[in-house]
Amino acid sequence: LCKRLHKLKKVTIHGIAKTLNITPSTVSRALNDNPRISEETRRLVKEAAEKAGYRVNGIASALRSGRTFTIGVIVPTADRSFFSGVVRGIEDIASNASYNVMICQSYDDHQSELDNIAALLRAQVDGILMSYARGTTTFQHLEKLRKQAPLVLFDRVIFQPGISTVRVDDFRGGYQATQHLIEQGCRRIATFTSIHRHLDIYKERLRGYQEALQDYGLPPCPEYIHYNDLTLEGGQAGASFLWGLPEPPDAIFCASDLSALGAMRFLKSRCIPIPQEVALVGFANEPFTSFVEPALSTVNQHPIEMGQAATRLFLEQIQAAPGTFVEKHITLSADLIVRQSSMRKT
Amino acid sequence: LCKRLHKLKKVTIHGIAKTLNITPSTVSRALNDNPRISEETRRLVKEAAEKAGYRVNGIASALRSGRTFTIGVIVPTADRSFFSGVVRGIEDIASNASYNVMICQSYDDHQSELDNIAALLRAQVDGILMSYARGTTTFQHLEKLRKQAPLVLFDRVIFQPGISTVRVDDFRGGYQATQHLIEQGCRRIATFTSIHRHLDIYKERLRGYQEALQDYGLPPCPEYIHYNDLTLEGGQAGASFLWGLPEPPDAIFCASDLSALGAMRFLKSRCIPIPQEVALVGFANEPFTSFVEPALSTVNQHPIEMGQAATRLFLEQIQAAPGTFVEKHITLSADLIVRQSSMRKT
DNA sequence: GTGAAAGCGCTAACAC
DNA sequence: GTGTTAGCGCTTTCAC
Repeated sequence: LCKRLHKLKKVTIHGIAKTLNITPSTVSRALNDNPRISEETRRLVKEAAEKAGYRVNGIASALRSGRTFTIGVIVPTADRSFFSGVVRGIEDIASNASYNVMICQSYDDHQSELDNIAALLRAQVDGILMSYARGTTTFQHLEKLRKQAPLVLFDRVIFQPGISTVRVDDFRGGYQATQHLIEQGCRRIATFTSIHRHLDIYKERLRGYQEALQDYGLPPCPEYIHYNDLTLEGGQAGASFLWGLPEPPDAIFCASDLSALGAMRFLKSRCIPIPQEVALVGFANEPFTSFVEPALSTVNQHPIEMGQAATRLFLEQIQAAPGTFVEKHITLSADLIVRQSSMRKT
Repeated sequence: LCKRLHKLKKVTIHGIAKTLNITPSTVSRALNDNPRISEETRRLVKEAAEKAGYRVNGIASALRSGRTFTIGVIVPTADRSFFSGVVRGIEDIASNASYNVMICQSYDDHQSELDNIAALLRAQVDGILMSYARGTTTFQHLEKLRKQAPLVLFDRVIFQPGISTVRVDDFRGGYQATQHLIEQGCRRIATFTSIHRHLDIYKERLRGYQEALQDYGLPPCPEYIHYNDLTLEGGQAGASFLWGLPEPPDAIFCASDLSALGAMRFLKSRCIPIPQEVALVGFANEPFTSFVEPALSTVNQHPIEMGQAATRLFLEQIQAAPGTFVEKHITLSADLIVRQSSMRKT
């Protein structure tokens, strides 16, 4: 009954070497397309390997060569459209360079982030691409990390020597969104921004909002800046607050799509027509933004390009001379997508 | 300029052994909490390791011990609420058993699935949990795979000796949804099901629908069964087709939330009130189902529990005697969530 | 163009 | 309780 089916044959280069009466070194070279191997031997070896069902033991080769051909990726969560897009971009470039990708999620928790980093280092990944957790407010661990493995930060980045970054131009995103609302005739423009004030991405979106108002000569109104957690509930609460003001806004630039949806709900419950009375713009281009009614204007952050760029930076880093740090900073454009929720003019 | 900062100290058990004037084996044992090590030595070793910033080289230990403490996971896509829930469940149980999780996405493509499997095997994962790609229609590769590593299938499963599975009771899900619609007074109930007819999950949901109709004495109507790709567009097209019939339905059980949303759009565009004229039920409990208006009734597939169960099955398998195959099949209940889109009675 | 030999860092069987 | 020894499977000098 209990036949030892478990311990499979286990084909190694030794075995293949034996069948062909050559040495393991030759087999290894042939399989790795070492130029010093004759066409004939290469063919023979590859044939034999194929027939025997040989599959290189990545662990062994990694131990010996010091390279695992694996990239570690840490994202807050993989089920947000933005981050899953980034991952897609990473996988795209990585697999073309024959790298594997190991995805970890921090769930926006700092301790998880530390655990993930430790796990990836234990696995000896060749580099780490990450967007740090919301719960992360100090950055010594990244300073340490960058000395242990090539590190590229994306979206949520800090600027430190030796760390390359890719981010989107959140400032311009915020600016464009606000400018668009102004151009649609809105004059009392509110904004939702994050209570997690340490995150640059939100600071920048807010700054874009403020600068657009200023450029168009609209007076800033502190009460129109609502700090919330940018969830659906946060957006509802924010709208509820704004409509408790003596003079409610005629537009909201929401630093997240979900909070925009929350605002939309509140407005619908009050039968306030969108965009006629209030125009809305979200941020991130989550899929649901095109499903809701009215379809939500939002800002595209080009996640796939971001993942691709981050991976290319990693590849540049490891191809650089040992000891050299390639430090580059890329800013992608953020593009406004105009949909019904903000179209007051036709 | 080009200081060789790259080649970090590299702390190994050898180094620690030297500082303490003991052997690497002792260090290894101390770090792994081997009971034969004295409290004193253990403390000393751990202190020294901590101070030196030692971190075990997972690759080396994996090569020697034959265990990587890594579980490979293959999902069609990580950005669907259902699959990300499953992954969460997997990570939960896995990390408690000090396993790492390596997530791969097949993007529903068969070749990607094969590539992912190869990559995971190369990485010598201790087991693989997967939901196969929509593009997968033959299963020899799984038959082969299960001989190379413990394999647990979830959601999209096949039944083959030696492969454990976890799925949700799609039949009951379909049955309950349909039954609920009947009880709400609907009599002409249509359904959307997948054009990918080889997938059991959809077959079962359809079967549940059919059996409920039969049990309540409602005549089956072939035209009310609409095969589409279950996307938003598919749902719109499906509804469009149904409302071209001489007698349109008064309810639709949609085998996916997105297709239900498509139907909702169509109905709204025709100003057909939901649920008064037409009741809708979706499937999967995607987050947006609670956002849309009216909120969409749907079926909860308990993704987290599914991931947990799959991981537990994997753990059971590897704790079993070598050569023994633990083959278990778990079916989780699918629970109807009733929301406004199907509430015709109060 | 191929072989011989060493060793990546760790663990585990066997001594004592 | 600790040391000794061997080797996981592979790559990579260094020979010739």
